[in-house]
Amino acid sequence: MSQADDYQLDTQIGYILRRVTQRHIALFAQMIPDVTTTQFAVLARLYQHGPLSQNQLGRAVALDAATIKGVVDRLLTGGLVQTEADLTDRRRLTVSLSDAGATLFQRIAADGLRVSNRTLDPLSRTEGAQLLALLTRLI
Amino acid sequence: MSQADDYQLDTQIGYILRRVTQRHIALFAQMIPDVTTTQFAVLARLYQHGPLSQNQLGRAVALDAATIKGVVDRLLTGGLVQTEADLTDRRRLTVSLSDAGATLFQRIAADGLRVSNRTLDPLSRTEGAQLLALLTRLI
DNA sequence: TCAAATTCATTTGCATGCAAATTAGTGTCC
DNA sequence: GGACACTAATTTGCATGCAAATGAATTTGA
Repeated sequence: MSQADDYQLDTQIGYILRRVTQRHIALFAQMIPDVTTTQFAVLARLYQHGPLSQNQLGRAVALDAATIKGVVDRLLTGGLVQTEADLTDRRRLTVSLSDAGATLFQRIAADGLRVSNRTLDPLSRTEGAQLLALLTRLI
Repeated sequence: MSQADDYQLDTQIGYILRRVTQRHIALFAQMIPDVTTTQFAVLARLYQHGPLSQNQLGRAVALDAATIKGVVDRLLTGGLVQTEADLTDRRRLTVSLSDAGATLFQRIAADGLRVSNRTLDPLSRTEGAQLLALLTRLI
């Protein structure tokens, strides 16, 4: 009768979060094949905020320095962002949307909202708002 | 005035899910350094269900065949699970908890529940239950 | 029965993610 | 001014995750 028998995986917040995220990412990939969810977040932040240093950009999308570097590199390869040296601080690498990146984001932004709605589809509008409010308090 | 200006990253379900998951995994790693969240899920399922073929195990924890193979390999290296050939179906690889794996899970299962509680700490008990109920409908 | 479909496990390739260490540049404070 | 702390970016190593392809074994259906 140890504690181990009490552990119910299927009702643990971590496991449920992973499975909901799985479904969300699958919907996203289906509706927006151009970029990944993470790349989309970076494009959205740059579109919203304008140019940022690479590390600032990472913090603005909750990715550590190692991860944001990889994401920026792949966006560079895809021609969606561009980088330039910062003249006032030679450590910094300024990242900004390219014309292609801005055009792409304008084209798919509405689809991004559609993915969010599809993810929340099983819930009513009120329930969806409740869920977002509760989740936000867990960040 | 394009749709792109309406896109608010910080209130999108996908972005919020990622950030909540980040916090949960950080709490888990801090409180249970022995294994990852995914490895813990596998141990929990094997403890609960008993031996499973590798692919069955993957489905039982929502991991595809490629991913569960890597997880099982690492648990094997750590001596927490063992594998044996299935005599009735020679394609199958049966995975089961080792004694060390069962002992470890019995030792840390209560901590797993504690991590879940810590993750939900900002919410009242009622709110936490509401959140789980809503999230579960999104799987 | 036996060909086709399915399943199991594996492998490769790609994209996140984080920890830790390193190098280079900037800021602080005595 | 110079030691010291801090920040930016990079690199390495490790662990998920999924898609797609492959080969072997099993099941299905005409």
